[in-house]
This record gives sequence, structure tokens and C-alpha cells, in this order.
Amino acid sequence: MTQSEAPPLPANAPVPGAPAPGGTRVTLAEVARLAGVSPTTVSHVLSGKRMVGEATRGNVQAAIQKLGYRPNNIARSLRTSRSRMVAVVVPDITSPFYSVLTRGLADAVYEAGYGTYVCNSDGLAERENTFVEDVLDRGVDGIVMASTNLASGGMGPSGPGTPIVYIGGAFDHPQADLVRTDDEEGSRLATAHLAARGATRIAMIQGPPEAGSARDEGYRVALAASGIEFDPELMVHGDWSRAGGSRAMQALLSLPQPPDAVFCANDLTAIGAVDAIRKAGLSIPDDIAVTGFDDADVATIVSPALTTVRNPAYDTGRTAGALLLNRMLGEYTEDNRTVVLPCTLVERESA
Amino acid sequence: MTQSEAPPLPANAPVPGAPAPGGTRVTLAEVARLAGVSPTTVSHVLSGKRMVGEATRGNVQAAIQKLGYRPNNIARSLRTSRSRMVAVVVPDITSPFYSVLTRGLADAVYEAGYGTYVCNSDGLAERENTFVEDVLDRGVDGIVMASTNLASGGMGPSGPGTPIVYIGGAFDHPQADLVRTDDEEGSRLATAHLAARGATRIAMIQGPPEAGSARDEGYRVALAASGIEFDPELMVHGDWSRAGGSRAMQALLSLPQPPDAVFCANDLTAIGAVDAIRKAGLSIPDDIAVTGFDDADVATIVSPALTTVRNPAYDTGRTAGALLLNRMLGEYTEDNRTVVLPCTLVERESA
DNA sequence: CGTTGGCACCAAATCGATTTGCTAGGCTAC
DNA sequence: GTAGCCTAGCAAATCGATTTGGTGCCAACG
Repeated sequence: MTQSEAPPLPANAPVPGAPAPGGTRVTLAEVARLAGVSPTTVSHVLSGKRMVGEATRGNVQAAIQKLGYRPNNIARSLRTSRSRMVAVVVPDITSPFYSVLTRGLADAVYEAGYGTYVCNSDGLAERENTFVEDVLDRGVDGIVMASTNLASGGMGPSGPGTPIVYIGGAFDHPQADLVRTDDEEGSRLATAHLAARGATRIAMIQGPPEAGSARDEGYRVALAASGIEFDPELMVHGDWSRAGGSRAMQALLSLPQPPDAVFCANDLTAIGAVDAIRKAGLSIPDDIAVTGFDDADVATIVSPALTTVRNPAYDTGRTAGALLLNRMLGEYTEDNRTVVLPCTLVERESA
Repeated sequence: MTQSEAPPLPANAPVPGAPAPGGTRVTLAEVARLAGVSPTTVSHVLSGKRMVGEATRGNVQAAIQKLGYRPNNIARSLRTSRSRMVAVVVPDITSPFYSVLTRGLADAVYEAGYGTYVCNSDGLAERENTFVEDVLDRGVDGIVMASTNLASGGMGPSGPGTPIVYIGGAFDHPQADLVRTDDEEGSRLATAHLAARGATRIAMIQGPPEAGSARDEGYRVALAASGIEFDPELMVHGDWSRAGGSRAMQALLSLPQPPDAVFCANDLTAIGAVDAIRKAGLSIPDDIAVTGFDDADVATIVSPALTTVRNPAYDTGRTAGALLLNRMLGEYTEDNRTVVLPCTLVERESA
């Protein structure tokens, strides 16, 4: 932009956006005074909402440059009631899935000039609700809600028209868009793959009891399709964590008739299962085949590399951002939409 | 709080914080009208900055309840010029280290009522600066800047007194606090460990050329202490990624006299190195010992489990938050501080 | 009885922008 | 010559809180 008129880093030049020497920020009124026009006019050259004479515009722009004026977004937000900020509430930004999702969202809205505000709910429904209220009070223009527990449905279409898009819940919110992955199909794929390899006693380690059941569903469907009868003994709970996966697998191994394959509801759980199987001296995939779900980075790091279902975290975030933008910009005002992203099986070594 | 007066979820009760039936948000003025007092008084019962009569306070609180009033934080921020929001700019929230750091920061400031705004700079100095300006315009009360490149020092003490704390740079900012880990000591530890195991040709895969050199320093110090001469051939660049680590390791392996140990500047690089060593048919740690840096979750997932240096990401974030709060609340206004967090070696299987 | 002083409250200014309605000229068209 | 219409600009209201400087009122005190 100013490429030709300034060397890369003239160390002594005033930092752009630096405060006026006085220490307090320059206001639009001061710009107006220096340019010899009214605040109205300055505002108009900034927004382009009304025409401004050639010469006047020049003066104003010069004044802006000279004073290093930067508009105060808070004042602007107060007047326009739009903050160009979205909030995302996730269980934990530390989790690979949610951090990638958040990045997708941030990238999507950033391009439209929106910033991203992050809340960690730790999966607590109460905190989720508190956060929604909090960010509403803060005036965000949109919310992305990634809730693990169904209970979060407690709150309706949010504040005075602030759009929300939900991630992954099966819940059908009256006025909120929803983006989710096709968990059922993904699970079906993974389970069918295990069956195709010749497994006959296929276990599943699901999430915690509070979690949704779309993944269970696919598992059952695939079982039925392969003519394998569902055995409740082979369906156990994990808690999405490696340790939980390990514990669950140990339980399965101590069954009178242990499984010859296990479908894990996420990759971390699968890694825990791998730990347990290894510790029992069995081999993967020959004695027991295992598949995960998510295709997180770790899936390729563990050994054997995990056969898993690719869960498009980034695209989920991006899509959520797109839907949100859509509504925030008023481009879409109709009924609630649901977009479901496809899952694909990625075969590696563990099954 | 209202525990005794309401059942857990009276499904038909008005959602707290829901808009007035009208659709638009309730303002303080409306509360005042309903309570038969002036806005001033309502404000005072809210803030407790001046005394309000017992009866009046009761009326006001009743009105607040009845209307479901929630203060508009934007208006409040405009008046008080405090937003109770901090921004953190990181290279990529997707990286294990930065997501954990962000969580630590978020936890620390959340307790004081602050929210967290996240910016992904992808390590681009230009974007870092843009973000700082942007969040300053948005009126955040503090900034945490996690920059990989030293260049970021370009910008001074930020806006009109908005405190910044830097993460990990060696740079000494005139007015900004700094928190970093003792990279030099950590590297020294890791390298010394390799030497103690009997390695004599110890290579290092560092970060990209733009990165800081504290880790290199520790490596050299440890070498000297063990009486091993520094061999420039054994010092190569990675790019913090697994693929980069693998490439760098391949280069080392094709040396006329390959190393018998390698210290990698982060865990991902180490994992890449492991890949390359494995592919060459060599064994770890017997043929080549490897250590990483960070102790990310993946360090225990890869096989062999990584001997690495624990880099306290969470504490770094928390500390940064504490320093920031300190200044935002005006509890500390003195000169810039630097806190350096210790690193410890964690021995596993790879060395 | 007059004064001091504290209590409880209110009116109005303020934060920094945006936006609506209006006006003064200059121009064309009939 | 005048009605009509742009154009370019300004004054003032507005968004929703906080905060300063008063103002009645009543009790206590000299």
C-alpha cells in the first residue's frame, strides 16, 4: 500500500495508530476541527454513506493522516449496535477438534472483518448459558455454540435477534442454524470396515452417558447390515479421553469372550484402547482391530497409525462462520437451516 | 443463589436475560421509570458507588428482576473506557502449545470477569501489528502477544496505556512485561542428558532461521560442558513441523558421519525425526537418541515415548494473565517485569 | 434559633461515534 | 423569472450507560 513511499521499517517514524503526543486518543471531532468541517462530514468520508466534495474529502483525509486518527469501535458499536465480533463457546479450546474448529470459524469471519471471542465451558451446561448471556451483554453479533450435552437446548433463539449457530447437536433449534458432521454415516463406515475385515465380535467404546448417540446409531446399523447381532456387553462408555479409553478397553478385554475389533467414538479413546491392548500383549490389528473417530493429528502419530473417520473440524468451523455471516449481514432471514458435512473413512494400520 | 426459591428448570419461566416481550432490550432508563426513580439511582444500586436507601434499593431490584434487565456493556465501556476484555495474539490457536497457553490466560482473567479475544497471526509480523491496532480500536483492556519472530518489537508500549505482556521473546520491551520459559536451561538439560548417555556426536534441529536462539544457546553450553566440540554440520534448521523435522533428520542421516543423538527444538520436530530414523531402519534410542521440547500431549503418544523438556504452556498463559490483571487493575504501575518459568527434563523412552 | 452536616436522590453532562432532517447555493428547464 | 432539483455540508438527536454537582430534608448541636 504505502510500499513505495516508505522503507520497510523506518524505526523513528511514528507508529501508525500511536496516540497523539498528548497521550489520549484522537477523536473524530478533533479531525473535524483540524479539517475545518463538521463531524458529520468526517463520518461521511469514513463511511461513504453520503457524497462528500472532492476537495473536502482530501482535507479530511489529510487531517486523519496527520493526527493518526483511528475510530473508536466502542462508540461506533453503541450507535450502530453492531460490534463486528462473534463469540464461540467450546468445551475446551485445548482439544484438537475444537481448536481447529475455532480456527475455521475465525478464518471465515475474519475475512469479513469480524473478530472472535472464545469461551471455554468445560462442557458445563450452566457455564454455557452464562457465557451466552455474557457475550450477548457484550454485544457480539453472533454466537457459535459447540455443546457436547444436549441439555444446552435450554436457551431459545438467544437475545434480541442475535443469531446462533449450533455445532453437532442433534437438537433442532427453532431459529438457530446447525452444522454437524454425519456421525451416523461415519460410524457406519468404520464399523462396516471392521466387519469387512472379518471381525465378528465388534465392540464400541462410546462417549460418556450424557453425550449424543448418533455414533452409536451408525454402529448398530452397520452391525445389522453385516448380520451381526448386537451384544450389549460389547457397548461400553469412555469419556472422550485416553485414560477413559484405556479403562474401557481393559473392561472389554476381561470379558469371558473379548471382542476381536473395537470402534472408538473418538481418536483419543482409540489411543487409550491401543494402550490397553498393547499392555495385554495382544497385537493390532491381528488380534484386535481398532478404529477411531475424528482423524486428529495424533491419529498418524500413534503406532500403529489409526484407521479412523475423518471429522472435518476446520470445515465445520468455516461453515458455521459462513452461516453466521449470512445472517448477521441480513443476507438470509428465513427458517433455520441444517448443514451436515460428510465423513470419510481413512484407512491406516490399526484396522 | 436463588436456589431455594426456584426449581432447577421451570420450563415455562421466562429465560433469564431474554428480551422483553417487545423484542428490544430493556434499558436502565426503563428500569428507572418502573421503579419510580432516576437513572442515576439505578446505576448506583448496580455499582454500589453511592448509598441508596433500603426501600429504594428494593424497588429497583424488583424492577430489574421483573424486566429482566441486563446492562449494556458497550454503553458502559464507552463511558468508563474499560471493556473487561483482553486479546491474545498467537501464531495459531491450533498448535498444542498456544491453545494451552490461551486456556491458561483465559482461566486467569475469567476469574476477574474478563473475556478473551483470540487472533491468529500465522506468525506474520505484519498481521501481528494489524491485530494489535485492531484490538486497541476495539477497546480491549490488555493484550498478550505471543510472537515467534523478534521483529514484532516494532511496536512500542501500545496504545494509550493499554498494557501488553509479551510471551517468550528475548526482546526487552520498554514498558511491557514479559513471561518466558527458561529455554536455554531446558536445552542445556536435554543436551546434557544426551551426552550423559554417552552420545558424542549430538546434532540439533532448530526452528526456522527467523526464530530466536535461546535453545541453540543451551545446546552449545551443554556441549562445551561435556567437552564436545561444536560441529556446525550437525546444526540444521527445521520449521517447527513434523515434516520439517523429518527432512532435517534425513539430511543429518546422509552426512558422512551421522549423529548418534539429536536434540530437537520442539516435539513435532522430534516426531518428524523419529519418522526419518525409523524409515532408515535405525533404532531409537540405541542407534540414535532423540529428545524434543515442549512436552506436548503427543510426546507420550508417539512410540517410543519422547524424552523431552517440559514447557509449562498453561502456567505461562496464567502468569501472563496475572501480570496483565495486575496492570489493568492498577495494582502495579512500575517498570517492566520479566518472569521466567523453569523447564524440567522428562525422561521417557527416546533418550 | 440558626447552622452544620449527612443522607438520599435527581438533572444534566459525558463518552465518541452515526444518522436524520434541513439549508444554502448553483444549476437546469419551462 | 421562477419553480424544481441536485449537491455539499451542518446542527442536533441518539445509542445506554456513568458521574459530577447540586438540592431538599431532617437531626443534632452550639
